[in-house]
Amino acid sequence: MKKEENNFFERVYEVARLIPYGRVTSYGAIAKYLGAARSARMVGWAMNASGSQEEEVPAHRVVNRKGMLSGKHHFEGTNLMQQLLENENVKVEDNQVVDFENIFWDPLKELN
DNA sequence: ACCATGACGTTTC
DNA sequence: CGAAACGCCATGG
Repeated sequence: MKKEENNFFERVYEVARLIPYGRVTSYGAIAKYLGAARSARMVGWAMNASGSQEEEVPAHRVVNRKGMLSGKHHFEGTNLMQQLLENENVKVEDNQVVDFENIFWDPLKELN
């Protein structure tokens, strides 16, 4: 693919893998944690490449700031992302995470 | 080098 | 309160 995108990309993957079970986070939170708060889009871009990674990345645990499954269309099925979340006790309705604020996992605060 | 796109976020109307 | 516009940054054509 590219050259040394591993640095930024791998950072995103690392944080994504650190997301606890039944918890979700937002792209902006990860971006800010990485010091690229203005590059929330890049986080999503990295997730797109997550499939290239050998290690599995729980991208389904990463949603936008509204808790909406904006990236569900990028998964295999149309409801695979929701299935995975529901499998982790995360309720999803209308492509939106229920009690998002309650299950929101902030790396800046929780992980620190 | 310029234009177009995107798994986002914030501000404005 | 809801929708639209703008801003940011990286990748691709």
